Amino acid sequence: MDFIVKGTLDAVKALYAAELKESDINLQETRKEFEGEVTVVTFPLTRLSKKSPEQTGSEIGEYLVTNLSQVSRFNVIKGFLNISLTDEYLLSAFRDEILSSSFTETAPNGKKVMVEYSSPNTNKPLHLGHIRNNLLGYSVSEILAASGYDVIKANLVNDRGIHICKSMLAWQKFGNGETPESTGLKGDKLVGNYYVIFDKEYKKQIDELKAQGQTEDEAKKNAPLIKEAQSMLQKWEAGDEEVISLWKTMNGWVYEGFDVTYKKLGVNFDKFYYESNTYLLGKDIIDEGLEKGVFFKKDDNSVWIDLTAEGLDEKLVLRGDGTSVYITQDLGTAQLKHDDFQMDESIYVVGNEQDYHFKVLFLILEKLGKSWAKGLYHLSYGMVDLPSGKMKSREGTVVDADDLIQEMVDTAKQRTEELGKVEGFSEKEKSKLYSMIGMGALKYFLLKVEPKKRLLFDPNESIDFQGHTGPFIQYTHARICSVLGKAGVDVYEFDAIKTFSATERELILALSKYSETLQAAAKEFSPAQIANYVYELAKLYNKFYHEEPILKVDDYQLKNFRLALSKATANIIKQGMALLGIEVPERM
RNA sequence: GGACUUGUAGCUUAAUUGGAUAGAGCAUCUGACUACGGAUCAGAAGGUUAGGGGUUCGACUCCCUUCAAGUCCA
Repeated sequence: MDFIVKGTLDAVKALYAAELKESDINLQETRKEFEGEVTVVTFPLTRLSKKSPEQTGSEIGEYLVTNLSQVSRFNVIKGFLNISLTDEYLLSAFRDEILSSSFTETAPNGKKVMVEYSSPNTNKPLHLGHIRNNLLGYSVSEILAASGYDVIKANLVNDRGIHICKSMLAWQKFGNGETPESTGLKGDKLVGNYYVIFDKEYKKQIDELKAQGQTEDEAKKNAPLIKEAQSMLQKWEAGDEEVISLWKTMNGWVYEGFDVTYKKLGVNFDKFYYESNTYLLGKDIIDEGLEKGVFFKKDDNSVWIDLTAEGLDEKLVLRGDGTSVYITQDLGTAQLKHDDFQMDESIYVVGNEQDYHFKVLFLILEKLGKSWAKGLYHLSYGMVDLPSGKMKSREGTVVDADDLIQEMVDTAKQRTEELGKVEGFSEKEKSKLYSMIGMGALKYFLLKVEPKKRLLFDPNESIDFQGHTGPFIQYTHARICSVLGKAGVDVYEFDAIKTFSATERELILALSKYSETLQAAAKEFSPAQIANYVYELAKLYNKFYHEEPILKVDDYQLKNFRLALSKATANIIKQGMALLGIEVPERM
């Protein structure tokens, strides 16, 4: 609706001799109870007109009607100027823009962005929290790509450290040579089991030591198992052949397992980084910071940065013994990523428990004078909690990713069979459909909520397939495909159509908002905006479908017009859902 | 101790970034041409936007404060 903004700017200039910026014009959708499509909020303009809101609105309205061919009428209620667009304009927008094949395409904007997401630990299987992360990261990547960016999807795998050694040690001690092949278990599940076993045995030892009179803290430090794990980590760092070989084997199992889950989730990556390669990075940045005077040394030789001026604390960036902390390697990795790709922006999809960490990380890079630091962004999302509280791998209170996916697919199967909708489907088509619907329900459920909100998931309450859901939108698409198939035409002629119903008008208007919605979602890294838009569109189509006959109308041109509306809607639904990583079926 | 985030109908959530009578879905109740696909549509009911104060033409949105939930920093 650029022309309304421009027209209003011209009106203000002509009537009140004032120069405003585009951002000063407050446009919104006209509420359903009033006539019109677009509304200009004129309260802020009364300052320039020195007249009442009503009078100001009328004057601008008059100006727009006489000067813009797209505007037919207006009405003013308080400080709201409601503008009606002409049928001719809407029709031409529909015909020339919405129906053109380039409508959903965006020209490249010449910018490169990296989206880092998933970033799993290789000592346990993925759970519901990881699913949220993966879906978010994937969807944001798709949204950015669709809005013109060159996107690099990156995965920084946490493949080393004490937690990995715990699984390795437990397997060595209690594993009896078990492998994914010998047990039939997925590799990540097998390794995860040993992580749990370690914890159990470790706790036993702690209890024994406490029984012998040690305090909790002492016992935690002195338990033989933890000491063994620590020495294993040292051996790993020293490059001990036997340890490295075991590490490679077990990580290999985990990767095979992850691949299966990633495939089911439909996510993928262009670039993998491994912490085993990056954990030593960052020390030269420490030197750089000391030279520039950004960091300072304390008496014990540890290196710090003072962020109290920014309202934060003093932050340790290197230990006194010269070993790294998390932020050390993250500084190094950020530099490495930038050296590799020279991207303009870099998005980290990481849970909100690390808000502080990223605030500090970005601030440090800025203080170091990195020109690219302003392009860094932490896409922070809320934790997924269960009714019982937080998910904890070690305690087995997690919703396993593979189990949940399977459940969703099973439910989809059951629902579909109950409705008797799969006559004439081959077995292969059926299983494809069930996973499409099951995953559609799950993905939509997780993505329709703003990322930063925390998510409460009750495993006992199944995810809906009706109402504001993925399957509702998928159903709408299938329904449209059915109509289009029966029509038996693929070129739609409707030149004689000059007007249309209120619902058809709403539908055209909704379709026309696709690209502005996409840009807004890209700007705010928010799949939820796409999800809500596609839902509104599908809802509107169903209303239209019930109100207006399509195939049953005799008028050839009217039928074609409605078919074209249907076709365009199906197209946008498909595109929009693809941005969420959700496929839509032609029959269901 | 300090900092950050969240709080909207019984439940899940939206509100064009300060705009009109806070909009949907689930669940509940009522209805839809003998269904162009009923996983749909139309309608009813459900709200002191956690509480209190302030800023202004106007506040779910901004400021102060209290409460609740969660997280982080050494």
